Amino acid sequence: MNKPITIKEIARDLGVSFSTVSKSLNDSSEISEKTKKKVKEYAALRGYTPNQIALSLKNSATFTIGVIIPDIQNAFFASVLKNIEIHAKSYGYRIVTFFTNEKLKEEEESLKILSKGLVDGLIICPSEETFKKRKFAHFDAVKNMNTPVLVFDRVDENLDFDSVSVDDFGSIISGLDYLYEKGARSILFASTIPALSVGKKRKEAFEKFLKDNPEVKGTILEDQENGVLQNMLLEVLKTEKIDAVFGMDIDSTMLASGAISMIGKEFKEEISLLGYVNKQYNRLVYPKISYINQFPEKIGQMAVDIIVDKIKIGNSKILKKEVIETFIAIKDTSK
Amino acid sequence: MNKPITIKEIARDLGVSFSTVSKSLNDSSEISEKTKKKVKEYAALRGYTPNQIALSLKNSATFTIGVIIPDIQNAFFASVLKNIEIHAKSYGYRIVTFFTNEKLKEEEESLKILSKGLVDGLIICPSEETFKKRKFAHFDAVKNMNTPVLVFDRVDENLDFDSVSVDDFGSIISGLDYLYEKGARSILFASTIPALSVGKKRKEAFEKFLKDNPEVKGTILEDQENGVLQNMLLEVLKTEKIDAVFGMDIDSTMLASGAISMIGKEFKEEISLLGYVNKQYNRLVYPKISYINQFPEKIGQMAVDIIVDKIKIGNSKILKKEVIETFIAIKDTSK
DNA sequence: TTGTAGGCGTTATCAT
DNA sequence: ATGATAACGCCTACAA
Repeated sequence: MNKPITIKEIARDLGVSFSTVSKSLNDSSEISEKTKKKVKEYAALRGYTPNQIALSLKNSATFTIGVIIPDIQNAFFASVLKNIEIHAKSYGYRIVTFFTNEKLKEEEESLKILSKGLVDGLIICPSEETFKKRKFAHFDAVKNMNTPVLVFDRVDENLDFDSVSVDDFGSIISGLDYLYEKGARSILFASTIPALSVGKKRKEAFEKFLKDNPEVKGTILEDQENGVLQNMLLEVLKTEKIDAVFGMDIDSTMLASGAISMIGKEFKEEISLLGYVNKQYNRLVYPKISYINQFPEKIGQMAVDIIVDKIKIGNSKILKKEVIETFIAIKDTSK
Repeated sequence: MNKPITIKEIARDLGVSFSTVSKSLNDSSEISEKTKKKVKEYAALRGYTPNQIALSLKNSATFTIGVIIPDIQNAFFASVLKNIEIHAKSYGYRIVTFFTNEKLKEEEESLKILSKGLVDGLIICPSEETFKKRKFAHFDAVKNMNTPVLVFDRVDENLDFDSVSVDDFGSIISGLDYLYEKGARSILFASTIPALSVGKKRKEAFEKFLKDNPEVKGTILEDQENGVLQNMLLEVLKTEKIDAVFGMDIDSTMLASGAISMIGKEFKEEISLLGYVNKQYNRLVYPKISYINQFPEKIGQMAVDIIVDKIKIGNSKILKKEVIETFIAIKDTSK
């Protein structure tokens, strides 16, 4: 029931003015060593800690970064968030987190709440629905504030903020090259994210590849309902000759993995599987899947670096658009 | 670059006092409709929103709940966190999140930061290291504050806070009964969490079951290094006759799943696998695993309910120790 | 119906 | 070497 002790109370208890207390605690040279010691000891005794809210008001700096992500159950976002937290911490920042569950409305709500002076900067990955409906008006409010904003992964020309993303086009091509080299001439493209800008970009890359390599037969399976996609996969895998499956996201890749198991084909021997899983999942799954590493660690780190930089320097008009060029297909290490 | 507008500025621009503005915006009956309308319109035009930090200071209520969890990459915690966020939101609360990565030191740091008036309540799952070293002193500081604290999942008698946990003992027995009924007489117990209180409790339950059912042969494999555990599993599965594997946590269960696949045994036919995975993982994995549902949704919801209750009522001395009794082993639905 | 003053906890500036 | 005062943005008695 003890309310946290304040400077005022310390001052009262010690019979000094509260400015003396404040100065003592901040090691001001104006105060005698004796008084300082007395104040500090009593403060320690009573477990005094400065009230951060009062400090935030005084300094108009909250040392808090707002993070808005679609879904924490998605391993990619979990990894990014983890690394955002780690790096924010290292800069002395905290994070307040909102999950939109891929819903526009929840994104609007979150943005509204966070634009009330609660945070010094904002890191966002917009929801699927935002892209489907192409509604970006709710970003306007935050745009003409001096709070820096950074968008990661799902970038879009309508969102003129700082951004960190991966080179989707390039990594798809590189993945396809990898499959091609392994002999694949009939490739199945599986996606549960056709609505997202990244999903579209990846599909474009696939189509480009097919155009450049007419000897390759491509099949595209897209669906937002995971349950349906697996049946579609099973159907195609049973009826057509498929050399390789390329999953465009964690879900489609894992579903493809399951489908291949179900029809009893051998991984690597009969069908190659490449996809966007991550270490975390792959570590626990058998057989291991070759995958495109999106470097969520790097994304989280860069996002924080940029935001903290802008917070300290002041939000400039010059936008940083970082694209993580690096991508690799790590080969199957199992067996 | 526009700093957010304040009540003062609105008052100045409109030529009224700032209390008039404040009252108008709060729909006070003291103010004439005409003035109210004028003020509201101008405030809307300028995009005024009350500064939450100032409000927090004024009301000494932050509408923020601090959450400290070991690891967001763990699907169980991800699910709990998600549901904490959902429910907190429904009560008008935000969450500020810290990840300890199972480290005592990070837990201490997080606790220290959050005890500076930043949050109205605290939801914590202590780290593995905290239990290993049995250091709980850092909780003292927070104990004699009036900030309500709740511990979930990893409860301990040294932590006398509100708590939400599952009936570990009961669910293990129930899981073993399930395996027994399916004919298992040689059961392998796999765990990567021997240091945690839950891990110990689960092992106790297993040993109790073996004592009560002497006809069952039990083998215990424990290790904190996942890589090592899988080799241990492979070794035992190859050399001994095992009817069923019971994984004590996500990692050991997934590793067991992989190991069974590797040695080419048939799930369900030759070996039953039961474990602590969750829907999220299981949805994407083949073959599907029977699992103990810990109801992370329920844990998250109850934790928030209790904390918000305590925040509103005032932190009472009476502790709520909720144990989620319900548990089910959902049967393999694949094929 | 409107304006003034005080206070939430802190620090910084200015006296004493 | 100390103490008083103002300010951060807001709300709310109380006064006018």
